[in-house]
Amino acid sequence: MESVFEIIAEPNRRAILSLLASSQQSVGEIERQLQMPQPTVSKHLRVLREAGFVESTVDAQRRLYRLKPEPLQEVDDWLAPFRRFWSAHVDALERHLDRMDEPPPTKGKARRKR
Amino acid sequence: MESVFEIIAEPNRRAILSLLASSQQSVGEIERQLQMPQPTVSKHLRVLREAGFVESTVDAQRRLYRLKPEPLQEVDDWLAPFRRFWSAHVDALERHLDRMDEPPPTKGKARRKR
DNA sequence: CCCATATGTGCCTTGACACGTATATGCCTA
DNA sequence: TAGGCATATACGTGTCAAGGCACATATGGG
Repeated sequence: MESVFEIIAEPNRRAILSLLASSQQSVGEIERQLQMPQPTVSKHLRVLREAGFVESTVDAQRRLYRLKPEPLQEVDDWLAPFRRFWSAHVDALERHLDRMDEPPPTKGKARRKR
Repeated sequence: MESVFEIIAEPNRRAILSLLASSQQSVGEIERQLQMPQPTVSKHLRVLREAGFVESTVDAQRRLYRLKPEPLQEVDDWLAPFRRFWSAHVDALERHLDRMDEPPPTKGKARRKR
């Protein structure tokens, strides 16, 4: 369970993250909105917390969980090399087709044009 | 193994996809570059193929695998609601806007807090 | 045909993880 | 301080997927 990809592979965890994308929520609110047992919610929140996806603050007996974006940003970064495959830019597509038979995987950084 | 997220949760599969992002490869080339046993490569390719991540063409005894972007685009779409959490960073924002060719009615960037 | 090369598949074992149930911990109010 | 609500955790269980190994299949060349 090290990688961020394994974390978001779980449907319930993705549902929790989507919920928290709109606003912070308490455990009970998550439990009610997603209709899953409270221990399940707590366990998934623990995983998400230890992986840095969420953080919590104490509000009396409640704990309010809110999103932390860094791990998801990591996923976003991993997607970067693939985006040119569905980019609307025709020249980007042509650039892709150009490289289809070039063996050496150039390890260049992301360059911005424009 | 239905969802695209479970597919890319596997490190070897992500490695294969990254390889194919640069250019199409035969099974043997993947095996050699990633240093994993051939049955492992074939099994992962089968999973990727059935999930629509790759497709193959026959070249004599070889099979050339190439990327199909749709499932990864699905991941990209899922990330959309979260991007506003890190789009405040200017450089990331610019990189992000770089791919914003399609005009969804939200013209300006929303930087609201809840 | 026989064989080497290239790739796919079946079986088995192992380990990880998600879930349910029960229980523990902590805080608030009367 | 008792009792109840909110959340966390421990334990046992079942499922499922990844890896190793052997083998099957297909192609091409001598």
